Amino acid sequence: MAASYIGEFEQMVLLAVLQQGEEAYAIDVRKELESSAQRPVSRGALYRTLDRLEAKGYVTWQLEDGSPIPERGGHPMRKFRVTGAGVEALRASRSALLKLWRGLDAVLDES
Amino acid sequence: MAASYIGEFEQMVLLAVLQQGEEAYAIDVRKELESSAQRPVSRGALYRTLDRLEAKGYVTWQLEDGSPIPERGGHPMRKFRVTGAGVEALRASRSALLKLWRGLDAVLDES
DNA sequence: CCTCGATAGTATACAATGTATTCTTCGAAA
DNA sequence: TTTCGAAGAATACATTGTATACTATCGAGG
Repeated sequence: MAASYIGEFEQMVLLAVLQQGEEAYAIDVRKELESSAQRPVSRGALYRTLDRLEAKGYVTWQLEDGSPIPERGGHPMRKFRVTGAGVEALRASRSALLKLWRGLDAVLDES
Repeated sequence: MAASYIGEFEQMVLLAVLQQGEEAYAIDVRKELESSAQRPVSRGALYRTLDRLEAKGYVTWQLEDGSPIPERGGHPMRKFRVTGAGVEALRASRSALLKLWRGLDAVLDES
């Protein structure tokens, strides 16, 4: 059964995919994460998480609709896309955080 | 060694403690969470998380500075307080989320 | 007194998530 | 054809999330 819970890293990965536009390559997602979250992200961690998000129905992917362009490596690249359910999950956790942050700006704003 | 990682639930618990003012009772934290995050929180889950936050140095607590007031139960109540490190951790994850949300309002705002 | 129920917290156990390291492949450069 | 780099998969284990069951103490009834 799909848990309704969404972890912190899963959340960030989903957001990073959205940031890339309609579709995103794992590598770009990784760059986005490292830049926004200021922490290293190993490829393994990222792919594991993407797989779990797929299992929950929060992302889908398809192979680069390749033409005869030679893929840049042994495996063809995958293009990820966030599903409606994924967006829904993001809305829910954002809503909760916004409520919890309310009134704490003085404490939480980085000066 | 203290992991620098802070989970989603830990984050919400910290915020809920702050919402109660200087000091918070576990029971009130629980109510705050259930109301803001729209999900049930068992006592076990909450105390477990508070203990872990304490181990990381993100919260401290002390017993109700009791006078002869009879505690309302078998155990005296604990008053929790978020430490400076805890606030710092919250700032970091908030900062990351704000960056990742940037530009996605159209998608994420609940209409 | 002694039992019962409610309350605050603890202990235990297990599921889900987070993360790094180690393979596999396959094209391209040497 | 050998080596190297890239994209991804597999494996393994640490950390978090969460529920259920257990303790201990106070007050009310009897």
